Amino acid sequence: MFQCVFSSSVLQPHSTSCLFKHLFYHSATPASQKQPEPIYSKKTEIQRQTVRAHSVKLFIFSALQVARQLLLQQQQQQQVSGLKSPKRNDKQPALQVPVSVAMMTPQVITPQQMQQILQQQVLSPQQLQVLLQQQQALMLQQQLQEFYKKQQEQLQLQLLQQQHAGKQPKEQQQVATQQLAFQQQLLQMQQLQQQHLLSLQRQGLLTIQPGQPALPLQPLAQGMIPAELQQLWKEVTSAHTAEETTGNNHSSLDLTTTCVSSSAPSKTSLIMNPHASTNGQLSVHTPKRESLSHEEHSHSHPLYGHGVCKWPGCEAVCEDFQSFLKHLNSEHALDDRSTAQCRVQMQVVQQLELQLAKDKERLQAMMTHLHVKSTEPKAAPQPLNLVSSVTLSKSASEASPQSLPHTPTTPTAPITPVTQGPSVITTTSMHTVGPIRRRYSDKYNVPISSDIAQNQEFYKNAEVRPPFTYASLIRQAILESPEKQLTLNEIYNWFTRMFAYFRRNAATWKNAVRHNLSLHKCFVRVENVKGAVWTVDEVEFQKRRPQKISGNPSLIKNMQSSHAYCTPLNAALQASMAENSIPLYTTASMGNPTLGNLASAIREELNGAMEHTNSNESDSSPGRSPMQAVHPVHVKEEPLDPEEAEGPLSLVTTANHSPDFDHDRDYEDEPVNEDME
DNA sequence: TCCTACCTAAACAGAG
DNA sequence: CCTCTGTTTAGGTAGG
Repeated sequence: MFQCVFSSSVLQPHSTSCLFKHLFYHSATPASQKQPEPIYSKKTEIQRQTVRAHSVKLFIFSALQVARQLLLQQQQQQQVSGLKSPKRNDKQPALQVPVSVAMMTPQVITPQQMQQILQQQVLSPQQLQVLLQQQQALMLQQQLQEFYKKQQEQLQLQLLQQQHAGKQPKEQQQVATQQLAFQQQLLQMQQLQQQHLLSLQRQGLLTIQPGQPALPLQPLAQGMIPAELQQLWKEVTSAHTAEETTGNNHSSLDLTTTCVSSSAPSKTSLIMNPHASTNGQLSVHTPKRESLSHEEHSHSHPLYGHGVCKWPGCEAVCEDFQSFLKHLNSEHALDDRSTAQCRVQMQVVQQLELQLAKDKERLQAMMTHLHVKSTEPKAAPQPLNLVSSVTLSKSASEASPQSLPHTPTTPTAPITPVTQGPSVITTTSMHTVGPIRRRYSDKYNVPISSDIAQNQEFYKNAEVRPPFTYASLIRQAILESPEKQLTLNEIYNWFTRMFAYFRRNAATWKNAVRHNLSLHKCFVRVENVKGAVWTVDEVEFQKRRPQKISGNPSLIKNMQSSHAYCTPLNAALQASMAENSIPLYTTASMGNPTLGNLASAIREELNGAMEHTNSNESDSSPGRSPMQAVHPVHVKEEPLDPEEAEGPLSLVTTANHSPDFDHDRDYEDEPVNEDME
């Protein structure tokens, strides 16, 4: 008889009353209560919203049917009582007062009022019919359109949000704010929906008892619904599938059909429903859902946007969604390359998640730490001691290390409870002290700045040797300075400030620093009024170690011509991509300069995926974590525990605030190797 | 095996 | 005399 169009429903009410009950169930019962899965997802929320919107539409539709039945009853009674009705085609615009009032007032007439009018027989059946239809139009235009509009807005927002969610990490903040806004909007929408249902109830549409017997409805040949309304009804009735037309009471409920044509309802039903399945099968999806999904695909496919394929490194132009699909299936089919790229993307996502977790933990630790710290009395401030301010945020000091504002509280040891002394971390790092043979600066002009920026907390707190040569570090220190020049002591300070590793064995590494400064031509000593400062001759630095990257001359050119300092990560990524004959990632997908170790992860992954072995990456293995790749120092002698490498904060934050770390002198002239064995 | 890059150690010198 | 700074040499490791 009646097929419920809800995708989740298999109930087939045998009458309008049953349908009412059924519809009421769908309308009044939150979809979430009917769905067993407790997990909240945006996808299911979209579906819920769609279903609920549809249910409301159907409910209005059904309520109007009841009103029509009342009208027909009245009509029949009038005909039986011999009351002559005027011409049926008479659609005189001059309506009576109640109609005008109804037209002028934004409020629709409640069924109670309507019935009252009917009972009082103030109007002729034709007028009543016109009135009813206009009421329908009003109601639909005011409620459905508004509701639908908002629904679509919300869905758009959802899709937009979903689209952004899969994008670049540097948009994470935007996404977060969008999520917030979206959730607020979602709440508003849910409230709106509830208000809508409530208003329907107040208007009496929901108070109509569905238990009353279904009355046979006579098709109405006259009284065309306005075009606008028809369009709305199309949306509403298109939910019905063509299968409905096979029902034996098909014409009783299909208002659109009866309004358009009383003779061939099934045909018009097909006409009115362009989404009706051609094979006669029941479509479990509402057309709105289908169009939505199509829209969803065409507008917010994660791999398609602005007419461009967003497959990493592709950027192929696709005029429409169909061509994009073709392109996707042809160019990005399941092959080695796609698999490798997919794995890279997985690494990216994993890394982002990892980073997010780390940052969350870091934030929590910071907040906890600062909260306690604020109540802790401070003593012995040393505002001029740069080195003692290692606990400061490096982001500030990095941009302008010498203009770093020092609060009186910073030099003191953090209040974070020191659960474990330095010995804990040195049990590992002690064994790591020694010659370092693999450094990322040895290849590709590695992302030293981004790596340091990314892992600054790690380097600051963990006694892990940075995977860079002394020359690279010295250069980095100098370039980070505002005037691109540093005295030797300032270089020392940078080392100790940035790296916990260089807070011991000072004589050793300082000697190395001096040695490097003197040895390499790229470091230029400039006599100053106060003494001498060291600068970097970038040309000499690039010349110093010609990049030997096989297989891609353009890359070599790129590496040597580009400013490695500005785009180290890009260089590393480009090197990786070029080495593996993989198109470069788009600037959007690789533009985040903070993902220092991501480059290593990608390179590593690609090396593994493409089986392009590089001798410098001999320790690469599929199972290795990116962080380990960033710190290969420990690989040979004693590999870091992955957890320690991945989550340095929890372990490290507390481990390196040894009492002798607050003053320069404490680690400057520390006896070498006294604790090495 | 050789070369190169890098690290470490150390000697040395000059300035403050 | 000591420390800091800067230079130079030597020995070693590791990778290409």
